[in-house]
Amino acid sequence: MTRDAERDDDALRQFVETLALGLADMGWQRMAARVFAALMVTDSGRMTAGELAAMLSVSPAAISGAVRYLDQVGLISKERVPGERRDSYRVLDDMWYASFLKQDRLLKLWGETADEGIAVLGEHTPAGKRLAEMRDFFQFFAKEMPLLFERWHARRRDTG
Amino acid sequence: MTRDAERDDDALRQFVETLALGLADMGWQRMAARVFAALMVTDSGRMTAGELAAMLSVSPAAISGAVRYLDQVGLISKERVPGERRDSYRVLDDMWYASFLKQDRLLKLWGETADEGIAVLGEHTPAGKRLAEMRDFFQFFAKEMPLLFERWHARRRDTG
DNA sequence: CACTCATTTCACAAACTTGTGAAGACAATA
DNA sequence: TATTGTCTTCACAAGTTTGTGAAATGAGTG
Repeated sequence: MTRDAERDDDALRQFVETLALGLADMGWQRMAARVFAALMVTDSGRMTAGELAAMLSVSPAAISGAVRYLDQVGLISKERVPGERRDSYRVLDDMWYASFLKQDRLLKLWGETADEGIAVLGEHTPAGKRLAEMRDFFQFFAKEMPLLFERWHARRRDTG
Repeated sequence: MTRDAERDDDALRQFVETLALGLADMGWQRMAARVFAALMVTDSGRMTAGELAAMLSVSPAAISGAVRYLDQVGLISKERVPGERRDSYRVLDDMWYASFLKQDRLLKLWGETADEGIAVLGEHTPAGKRLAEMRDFFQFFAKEMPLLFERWHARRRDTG
């Protein structure tokens, strides 16, 4: 019994690291990725900073930085139960939505960068045209991504 | 005349750095980003390793690593004109396609990671269900991305 | 208003990345 | 096969990121 529980616990921690590694490869800060992964595999979807520090074997200071970042980008929320001294952190249901809104903003930024380049190169040069194509590409995706996300939401309403 | 040419040259180099910085923020290796940006703003779309090293003021060794990476991920191709000792590197026209195929592969990988987690947590636990939703999200996008890209291609055929 | 527990901030240390120089490998000519 | 120009590899140094410990801050309770 104890053996099984321990084995499960190990498997769980290992999966947290796997998931976090994947997120880190996507460009997330490592600690933020580990915290997010830890919250994802919790049934309640909530943990205190202390619990997170214990689960991940890191100092409270490291947790502090990670949760601030995750909160800023809208992937988790900070909550304090009245009459508790400790903050809880919770994974948000619409976390993917937040992450895609962010991408949308980035795509727009790329369009602007391309425009800068076109101004320097001249829009009728081959290089200028190449950048114009890049700009169009990003604009296209900036427009389509939110629509795509809408469809995902709609589908989830129907299925789940 | 010389003044203007110099000024343009400066503006160009500065834009190369701007573009590279953006790519680096997206998670590209810094040197790879600079090389790619340099090729993007060239009318011919082609440069030799030596030219790249000179333009970016870095050692040939740095170029070597960067072009190998860019070649691997399919964003540039290496070419050698017969009777030349130098390799040329060229930005590919379908580079965005390559980059999106790569993303597609990544999305599938995410689905598999989620499945691992579901196996550990059990699919009927709240955490298991949360991961299942993550998997569905990635699967949905893995399926839709190529279709979206098709539409981009079609649009480009019509417009350009 | 003092006490206690939890979180945050800051300076520093450890670990990792990234580019360099120098030596080696490769390919085209003669 | 020797020569020359180009590219690659490798060990190392510089720079950056990342997490820690200790002190400071903030919030709830008597």
